[in-house]
Amino acid sequence: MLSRENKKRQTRKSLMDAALMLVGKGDNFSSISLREVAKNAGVVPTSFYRHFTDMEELGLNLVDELGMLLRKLMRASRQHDGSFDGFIRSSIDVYVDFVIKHPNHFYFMAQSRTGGTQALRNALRNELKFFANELVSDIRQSVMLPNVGSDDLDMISQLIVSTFAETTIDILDLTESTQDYLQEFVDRTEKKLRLIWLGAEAWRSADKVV
Amino acid sequence: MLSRENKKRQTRKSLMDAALMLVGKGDNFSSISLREVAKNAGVVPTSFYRHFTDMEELGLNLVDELGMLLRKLMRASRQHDGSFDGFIRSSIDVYVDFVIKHPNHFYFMAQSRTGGTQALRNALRNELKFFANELVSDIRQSVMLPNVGSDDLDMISQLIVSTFAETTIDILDLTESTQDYLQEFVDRTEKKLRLIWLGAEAWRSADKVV
DNA sequence: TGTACATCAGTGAACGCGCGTTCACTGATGTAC
DNA sequence: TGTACATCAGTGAACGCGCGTTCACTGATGTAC
Repeated sequence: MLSRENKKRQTRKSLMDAALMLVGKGDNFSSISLREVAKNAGVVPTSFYRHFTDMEELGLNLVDELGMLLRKLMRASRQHDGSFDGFIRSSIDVYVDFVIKHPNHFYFMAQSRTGGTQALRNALRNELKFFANELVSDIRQSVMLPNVGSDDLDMISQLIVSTFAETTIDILDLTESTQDYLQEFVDRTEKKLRLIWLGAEAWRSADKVV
Repeated sequence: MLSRENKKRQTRKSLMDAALMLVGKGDNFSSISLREVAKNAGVVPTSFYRHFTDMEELGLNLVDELGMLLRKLMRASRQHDGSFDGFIRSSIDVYVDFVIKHPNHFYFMAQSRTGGTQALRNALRNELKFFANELVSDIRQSVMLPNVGSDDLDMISQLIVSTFAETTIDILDLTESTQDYLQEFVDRTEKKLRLIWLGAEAWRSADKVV
């Protein structure tokens, strides 16, 4: 027998999973109804209110869940061989694997980052900002780019993170296609990141601050 | 007196404008109702069907309209001073001006590119691909990057275009904020593009094809 | 130019449906003694 | 351990509302002669 508290947590999870499932099915989060979510969670619509005040609050909780996934992703990305080329290649592979393994969360991220409510957009922006900051300290620790100032390192990390973020919807769409264009796409993304890295190595800021 | 045909075209425009207005107001295109669009266009809901079979078809027509805007944008971007630094700076300024001048179209682009139906996403992908191809021939004509092969020039143009596309929702959100973080953001975007350009100049493909 | 008819963009009533939200409720789980 | 009461996650009926879509219509514009 589950405790009351555990059962509640479980229902809450079912509601969030139901919403994600509908997003993965092709619906836009912003047009998913509370009733549909409740139905797919196997619960009566009024139960929804025991867990969230409305769909936006559920969405913000999905952002938190996504944040935890991104932290796991970060940890996985760090297991590379030290060279930057190896870093790039393995980062992309890890990212693609992650997106494919959690398609619903990443559909949600891709669509809500530009199409969610103001609050959702901001929450997702913060997650990606956090991610970029982690990347900054990774690069610092690796002693790569020793001549780049803090502000510029921020800028470079943001560029890298947003280049990854950009690929998300393409990865998901390519996964659904029958043909295997995905490998081609991954190779091209690798080139883009190598090019950015070349730029970063050549970079000298006008107003350098270390 | 307007001809019947002209009146029809005008109503059609009203419907598309009403949808865009609702998008600009903060609604997601995917959750806007046909009835709301008709109401805002000053027309009875059933009239909608004289022009579009459903909201998706209206959306696809908005993509076409956006495509025309992007072509105007491209023409405007070409009026630069020849140096690449000048090109970058003026491109960004022109882009920002354009987004601010047509916020509703660009909200629509930003949100539907990742959150629209499959058909809408594909239509928008094609518009951006076209844009990137135009950029390729601009770079070719300018005789910049003479050592970069065709495939790689495609890749570089895509990277540049998607870096612009990424900025869209931020430009729009920053425009709505009272404080002026926009200039800061534009400066940072300029740096990102200069860095990409440095990378492009340093780029040597493993499998170069000219 | 005038008349008679055809076209068709826009109308308005009607439909069944799913929506978000309210409310009083039930009955299993938790707590106090 | 057993009993009596409190808590509260989930229920089910009900509400008014906006939805997409159908249908027969109207009346101004267009066309043929």
